[in-house]
Amino acid sequence: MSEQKAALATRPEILLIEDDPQIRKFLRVMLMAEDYRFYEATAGVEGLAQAATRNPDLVLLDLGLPDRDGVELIRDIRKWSQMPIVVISARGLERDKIEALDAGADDYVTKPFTPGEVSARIRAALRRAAVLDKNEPSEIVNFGNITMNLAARKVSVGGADVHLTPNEYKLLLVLLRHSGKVLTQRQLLKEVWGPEHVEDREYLRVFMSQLRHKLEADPAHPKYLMTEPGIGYRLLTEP
Amino acid sequence: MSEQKAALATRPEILLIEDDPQIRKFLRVMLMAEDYRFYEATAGVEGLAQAATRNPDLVLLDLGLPDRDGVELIRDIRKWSQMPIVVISARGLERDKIEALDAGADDYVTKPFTPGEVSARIRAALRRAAVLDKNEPSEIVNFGNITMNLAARKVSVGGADVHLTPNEYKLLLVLLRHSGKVLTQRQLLKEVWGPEHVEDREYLRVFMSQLRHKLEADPAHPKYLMTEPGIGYRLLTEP
DNA sequence: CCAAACCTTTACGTCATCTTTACACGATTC
DNA sequence: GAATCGTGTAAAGATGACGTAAAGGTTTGG
Repeated sequence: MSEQKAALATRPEILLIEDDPQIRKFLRVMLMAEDYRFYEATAGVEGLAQAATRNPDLVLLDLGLPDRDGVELIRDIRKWSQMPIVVISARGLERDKIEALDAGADDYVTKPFTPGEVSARIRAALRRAAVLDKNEPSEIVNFGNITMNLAARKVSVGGADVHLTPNEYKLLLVLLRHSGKVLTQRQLLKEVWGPEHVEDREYLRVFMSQLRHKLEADPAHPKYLMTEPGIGYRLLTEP
Repeated sequence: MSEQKAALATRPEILLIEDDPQIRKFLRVMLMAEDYRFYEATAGVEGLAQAATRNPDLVLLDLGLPDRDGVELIRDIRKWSQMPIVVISARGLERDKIEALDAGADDYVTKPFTPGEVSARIRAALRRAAVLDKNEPSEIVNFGNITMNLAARKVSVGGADVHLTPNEYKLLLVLLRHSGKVLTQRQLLKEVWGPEHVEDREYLRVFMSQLRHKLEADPAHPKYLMTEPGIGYRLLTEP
């Protein structure tokens, strides 16, 4: 996919954004041991500039920067790039973690951490990015008696065409792209309605209900569109 | 991998922090017999300095130091490193054990102990650390006939899907992330229910019971979800 | 400019999960 | 052995989440 370099074929390039000299040194040793190419930034603005100009394969970002909010920086990068961002943070608070991940970070490591742990996360993020770049979703998907023609944007149940509204279709598509996986309500809301509506959980209730009535034989006892109470929803494409 | 030494491939390096000359000698003999490389510190400050500069594979720490800050020392190390810390304690009081484990110790041995016992704990801790460093947070974990698919947030026993409620899953996940290690009740409560519920130990009883009934073949005689009376719980992923 | 389609919002019955309590049991202490 | 403590289990009650229908609002297209 486009600007992404062949992250795993050659030596991946990593941008390290970290202000604390000691931790920077620690991470530098780790990156060298793993044979990555990398360059460093010690502040947010500099980091953003480097990310934009040098287009690294991955960004390793410490949230506790002095000059600007790390989460803000993630959002800035996400405006124009999907490059993997692995976050390092002193604080392990759930709130911070969720904020960073919602902003678009790929993974989150809290101090204290081992070099092995950080490098494992980096490898995993690079691998995911490489897979994403290769995978094109197939044009026609079947599950049960439901057929989705992605190219034509058409859905049918047992051969009969079913009309889905734009948001209904979008929601189903997001679920399909991650079929089998639980998607949190926030993830779904962000994908379908945009980041400004991640709190509006009623939307999901209403639209999941509508989808079930259009797709499921017995909407009250769904076979495909499953609820994960307290978490979110998942699409089962095989019994 | 990284600066972490290949703890099991070569001879692991151990830092021994112990003030009592007699016990020091005893442990020294044990370490030599087991063919570890090691160096010694006789006080807390010295121990911390050595841990920082020489980066051992494991710290063997006597809590009864003269500067009397063993637990404090554990906390200091944990600020920047996950290196395994095995604690030796003269007093077998539960309070002391819990305090040390809460501070981040990996295991504890109480006097009187045999050389075999101590070296077994050391071996176990080193093995866990090696596994942690190698394993990228893998998406699928197996132990016994239990399978956890972390990406999909799915658990199955002997191939059959098992439904876990949000808190049940969270609890199991925390145990898994530290599998083999004793986790104190406070640690578990803090991770799953938040810091404001570290005293509500009934939650753990109820939820551990529920988990066992869903995962164990014989809930009354668990093979994986083990109780550590007076301390907490631990998840065994290997017999 | 109207009508249709769609989205947003509200209300309410139902259900899953969490919380709390009570009690049985084994281990430990006195 | 009696009393105490920590634990395991079941079950009741409280809480909050979910599913659904239906009533405005807004956008779109003719």
